[in-house]
Amino acid sequence: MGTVPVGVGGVRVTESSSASLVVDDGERVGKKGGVGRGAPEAKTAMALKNHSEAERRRRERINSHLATLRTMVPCSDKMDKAAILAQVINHVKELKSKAVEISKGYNIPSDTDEVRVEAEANAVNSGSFYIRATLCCEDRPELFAELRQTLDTLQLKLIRAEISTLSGRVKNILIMRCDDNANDIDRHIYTASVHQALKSVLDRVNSTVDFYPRAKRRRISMFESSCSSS
Amino acid sequence: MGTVPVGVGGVRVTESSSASLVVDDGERVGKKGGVGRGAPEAKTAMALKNHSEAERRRRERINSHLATLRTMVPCSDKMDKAAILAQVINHVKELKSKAVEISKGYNIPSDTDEVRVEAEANAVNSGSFYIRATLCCEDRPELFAELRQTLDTLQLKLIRAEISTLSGRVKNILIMRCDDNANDIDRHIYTASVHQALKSVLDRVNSTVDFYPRAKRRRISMFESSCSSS
DNA sequence: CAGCACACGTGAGCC
DNA sequence: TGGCTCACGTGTGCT
Repeated sequence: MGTVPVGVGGVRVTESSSASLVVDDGERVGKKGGVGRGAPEAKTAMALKNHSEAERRRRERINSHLATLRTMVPCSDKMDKAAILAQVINHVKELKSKAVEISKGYNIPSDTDEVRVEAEANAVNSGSFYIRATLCCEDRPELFAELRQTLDTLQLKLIRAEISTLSGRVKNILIMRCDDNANDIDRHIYTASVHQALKSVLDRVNSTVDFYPRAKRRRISMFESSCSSS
Repeated sequence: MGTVPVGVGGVRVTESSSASLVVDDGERVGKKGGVGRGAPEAKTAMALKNHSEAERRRRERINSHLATLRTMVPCSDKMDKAAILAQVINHVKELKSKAVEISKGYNIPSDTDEVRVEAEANAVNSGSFYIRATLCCEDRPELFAELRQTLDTLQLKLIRAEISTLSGRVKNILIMRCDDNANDIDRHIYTASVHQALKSVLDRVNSTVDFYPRAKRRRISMFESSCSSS
């Protein structure tokens, strides 16, 4: 047969506007019964078949992903599609909130880049003072060496470093001492240049990180659900 | 053919294969114009209309959840449905692996209940020995008091407790001393009774936890993706 | 049979 | 043009 077995398929009319019911410009109606010029019919029939098969594959892709999600999310046996998706949404939210909760109190690298430099409040009032710097970015093996080198050229002595990594991200917290004779203004200038230096380190990381598989310049935070479209 | 440009609303005619185009066994064709035995036609028409509207609502539910997911997952603008779902799957996996990664080294309460009791290996070879007990379950305000009371009746002295909570779950790690004169057999018996006592505490928690909103006796682990069907 | 959920084939529109 | 996605209305089966 031409097309599908078409159960009840026949003509369907949804009530509505008006007219148009009878239009049929004659040629399209051919179907298999008609003779007409044989070629085009077979073609459109094939096209239609391809179409429905493609659509079928598409549906299978979507449904297989849905099936996967069903297994990943709190046991949802016999839930309809919408319920599964709702459950997935809640699950993702819960995972995120757990992540942020765990991170409280620990210095866990976040998913957003961060450069922070601050002069320590309790700096001794002598020729030297302390700076606390934070750099959070994609992890790279040579990053810490590069960081030390950068700080060396700024004549900063690394006192203590707290480094944590998570899923390819790294967060460095660096306590450093500057031994220059420095008045208040110098300290601000110093702080600013340290900030700038770290920012350029970050930029270098972000310009080369594309060579690595997990390259995602802009990633969504575990904590935020912002989605900058544009 | 009939299918005028008509956006969505208007008359829709699905070309049928053979037959049915012209068949119309009279009664079925009625439309609104027909008189005949008016009732059944209008009824099925209404049913059909309801059906398609319900289906539309269903689609809207699913699609709105999909839209929500799109905003929660790493920026997926202009991805098709299947791609969004695939992305969600990866995102959930990543969140889970991050969670398990973070938890390494810390005593974070897991999503599965746990009772563990062990005699400390480095127990002094005297009349007293140490027991390390772990209880992980849903959190309840009075849990710790109840725990202490339970241990008191077992004549266990609490030496140290490490308690961590996360998203309504709690994990207690208790180091306790038993001052009874005890040979090896007594220790095993003791350990077993402590285990049993803690299990009954857990059972009590699980039997009353339903009064609390976040009651979920069986929850899927952040770490495991097992889904016991049945 | 109403109500619901799903799979299907198809028309429209977009590269 | 053909391949693709999406929304739609509908057939079907389950409760």
